[in-house]
Amino acid sequence: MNTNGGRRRAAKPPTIHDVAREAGVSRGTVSRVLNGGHYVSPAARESVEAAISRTGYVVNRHARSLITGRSDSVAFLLTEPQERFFEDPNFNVLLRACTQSLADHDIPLLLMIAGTEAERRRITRYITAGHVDGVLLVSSHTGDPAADQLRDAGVPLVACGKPIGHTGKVSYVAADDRDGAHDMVRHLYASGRRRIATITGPLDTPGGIDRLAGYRQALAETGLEADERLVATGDYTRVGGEHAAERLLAAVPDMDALFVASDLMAQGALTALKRANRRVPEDIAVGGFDDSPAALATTPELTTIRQPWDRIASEMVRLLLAQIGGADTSAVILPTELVSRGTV
Amino acid sequence: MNTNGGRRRAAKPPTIHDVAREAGVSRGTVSRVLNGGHYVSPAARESVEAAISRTGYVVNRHARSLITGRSDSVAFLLTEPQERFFEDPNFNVLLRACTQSLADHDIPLLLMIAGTEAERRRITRYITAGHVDGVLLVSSHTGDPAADQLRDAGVPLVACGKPIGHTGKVSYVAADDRDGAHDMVRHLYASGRRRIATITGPLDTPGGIDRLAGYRQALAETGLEADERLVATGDYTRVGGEHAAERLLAAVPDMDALFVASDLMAQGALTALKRANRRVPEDIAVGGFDDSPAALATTPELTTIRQPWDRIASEMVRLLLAQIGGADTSAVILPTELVSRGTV
DNA sequence: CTGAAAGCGCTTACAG
DNA sequence: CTGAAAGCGCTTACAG
Repeated sequence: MNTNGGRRRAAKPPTIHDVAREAGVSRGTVSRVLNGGHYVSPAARESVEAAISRTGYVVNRHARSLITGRSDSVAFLLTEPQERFFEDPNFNVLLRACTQSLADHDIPLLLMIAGTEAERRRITRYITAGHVDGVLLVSSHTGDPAADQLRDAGVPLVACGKPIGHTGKVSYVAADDRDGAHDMVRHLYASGRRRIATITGPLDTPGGIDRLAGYRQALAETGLEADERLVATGDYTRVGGEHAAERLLAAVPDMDALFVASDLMAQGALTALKRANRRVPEDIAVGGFDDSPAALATTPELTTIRQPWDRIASEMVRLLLAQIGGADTSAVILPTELVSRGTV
Repeated sequence: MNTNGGRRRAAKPPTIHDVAREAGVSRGTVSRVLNGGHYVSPAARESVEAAISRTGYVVNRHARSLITGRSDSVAFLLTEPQERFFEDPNFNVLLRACTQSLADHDIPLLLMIAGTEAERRRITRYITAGHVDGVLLVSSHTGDPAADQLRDAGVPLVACGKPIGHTGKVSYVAADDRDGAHDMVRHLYASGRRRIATITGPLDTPGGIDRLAGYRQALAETGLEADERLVATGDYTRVGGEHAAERLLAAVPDMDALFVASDLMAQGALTALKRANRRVPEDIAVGGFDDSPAALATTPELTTIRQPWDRIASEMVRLLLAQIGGADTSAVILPTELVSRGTV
């Protein structure tokens, strides 16, 4: 029977003091078993653990944070215009994977979205005030001041994707963009195609630059002509892909393959190709990049390059926790994998 | 010059004590201007504010939380199997809108995803230990024990969508499912269709139940025959919609309209219709529900019922903050809107 | 290995 | 309106 009459939290949760009394030890001893159990006798540890489970004790993080100066939480900071977050399933996948990886360490993820300059300032201020121990940063474009500001403030930071212009100063985890693009173009070549066009990402993003480099490298290796009309620049959006495909259709009507630097753009490109009555893959082969949910939404399903999102997330978390623990900045490049479906 | 030699945070951030010294007042006075400014003279307030901006002081939330017993943060708890979160853009939209609404109140959102029973237990324990002030709950299926557990623990809670079996005990915000479905079916009728089928959501979800009810009501009003073969049950996934459409095609080949209880399922249904060589909207009209990004990914684009996600989010936040402040549970039903595009 | 004590940075009655 | 003081729940040297 609830006798304290409150509608809110039932009773005050037990404190370390309650546990100490139950276990017949001092609060210091309880704290020691809580924090690794060093310098604690087996007997003491045992009775403390029994007392903890009897009382249902859970540490008060605020008290702990006040003294340790750490928050035991991490921010997932997205500095992208809101449309992209809505549209691109990659964010979804990465966010979920990071949440899960952190949960494995019992660390909550604070989601922060800086879609505007004002929001970015507010959030940067919040973070540099020490409310989180570190930041997982997701923003592909160059010229984003968040990375610099946070780094200058000494905030542990790991970016997703190589932060252009900050290499060596900011830790990051990325898929091997160049290698993945290269593999796809070789795959298109192996399927017999000889007029291979590409739709790139924005050329101020690592995915834009490096996937184009992989495309060019494969062309050079195979001895295909590097016709600049075969290259159209996209913006990672579906309609951007659609428009870029239309431009290519007009400029190089004889193209027989198309490597698109993201699945979402590939989805748009497929729409344009269909409208132009090009059959895929009979008349033109199409290869994407990401293996995002968008790759399964097309007809036929998209042949693409898989980015290992789960590993990207877990490596980001690993690097961040290491950095919080004092480790230096570093970078991890993860291999990609070609996923063969219906468009090549 | 950085003389403290640390690689981490530059210097110790200023405390309330520093501000008090700068302003020439006591720490209590600083705290009072921080907390609403009651019982503070204009002069004192002014010098405190000047000192705050001079020192760049930001309150230490852990110290504050330790004493107030509040965390000044809110959890966004998703108890859905991971596939749905990946696939359904609605989660994306709602999550972002909630993050934004909370940011307006300067409250960080903790993202928690309970895909498994073990995760649910861990998260429930964390939440009931008082690490967040309240919970925004997203889980449509009945039989989810999270809502009951949190409510029993006295945790302020607002669900997205009517929590079946908990009505009246759990606050919630929802779109008017029945009304929206009704409008769409009337719209299909108005376009001249007379054999109107439907693909429902799971019948243990409010969207499954209420949208079907709206469909039936519209059929009754228009005097159309309520043929049970016109009703197929889906599961809110794309392939689920595809399979349901195939079943309908086989059972009622003469159907000339299809109301699908989610855009994602409608996307799948469109695939099935196309394979069956039914032209949309010429041979068969299709109406969706949600106005999610999926509605723009189809050809032609999907005529659908818009759920007002921004308002849903802001109402959820408003209700939750009220409840944290001591208000009673309550429910908000928001109107929907028909968005006419290419499939009707 | 263990206890007693100081102190993290704040808020909040309590006197004035 | 304002200051001095207690105390939130924990961790961590410091003695033993």
